[in-house]
Amino acid sequence: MIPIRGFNQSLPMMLLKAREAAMSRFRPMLRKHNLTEQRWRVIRVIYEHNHIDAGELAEKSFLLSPSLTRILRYLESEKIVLRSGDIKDQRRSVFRLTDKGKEIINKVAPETESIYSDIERIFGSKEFSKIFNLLEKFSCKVNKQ
Amino acid sequence: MIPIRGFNQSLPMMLLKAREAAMSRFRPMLRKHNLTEQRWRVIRVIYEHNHIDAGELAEKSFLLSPSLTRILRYLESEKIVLRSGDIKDQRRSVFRLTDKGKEIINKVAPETESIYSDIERIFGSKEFSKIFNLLEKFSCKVNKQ
DNA sequence: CCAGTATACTTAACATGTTAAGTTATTTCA
DNA sequence: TGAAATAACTTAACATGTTAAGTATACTGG
Repeated sequence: MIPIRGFNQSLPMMLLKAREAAMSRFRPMLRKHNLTEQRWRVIRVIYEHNHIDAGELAEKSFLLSPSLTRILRYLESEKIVLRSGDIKDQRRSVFRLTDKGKEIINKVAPETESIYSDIERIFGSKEFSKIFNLLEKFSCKVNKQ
Repeated sequence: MIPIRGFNQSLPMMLLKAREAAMSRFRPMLRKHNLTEQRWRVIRVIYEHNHIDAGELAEKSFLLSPSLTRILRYLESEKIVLRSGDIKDQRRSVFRLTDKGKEIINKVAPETESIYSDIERIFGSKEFSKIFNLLEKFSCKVNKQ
């Protein structure tokens, strides 16, 4: 009967729970706008960059390319983003927001900010920045390669 | 042109990255044993409890019941877990590990502990317990209801 | 005792996660 | 220059996440 580290002592589990605690506050709102967390990430990143190719988009939105392919297909079909080919490198696709995409930003961004503020207030902004810095260090150090 | 909180300042993103940094160290090992992260969570929880019903299993393994249903179907088909009905309440199913399931524990648990120790050493055990405590607080406070 | 409600799953449907393999366009370098 | 290696996706296949609806059993109040 091997003793196993209990789940309450597993850091990956704690990270999952913390993330779920936060995301459960965003999801219902996003859902009202027909957005998933991932779709919203993609829209945000395109907005921040104005135009961006799929590779960089995957990196910045922290999505694997097969997921991104599907999400972009959806966002294109809904005319939220526009795809155009890169002239210099025909392998690349470049994406930008349509007017509809920009409208979504205008509607959704304030709501996410408000929820974000709630979380910061509930947890305490001092603790908030502490956990933030620790998480950053953790990602840097623990990441392989 | 609304200014949006950058991704580098988004706590949910930081939590995701930190978790990914950790999990990328476990996944290749689990894969060699034909396990996913979630299958391993389920096996661990059943082991800890000896026998457990699906409801409690979902809670402890932090899986939604539709996912759990599918995972248990797989683990049953591989004869890693055994399902039996609860006599007092015919709605419930009770699960326990088979000998094959226990063998998996014996093989995999030491490997996960070793990876876990690596992470703790790389990050520093002092920082480790700090982040741990902060995450716990965060989950408690931010969780709705 | 029984109609109404609640509980414990299971199914369904769609979206994303994960790995491997495929396709087309660019680079590299012999 | 042209075959081989790379790069930038896309497809495929299977697993899980997420919400809503379905099914069977247990409970509860009148």
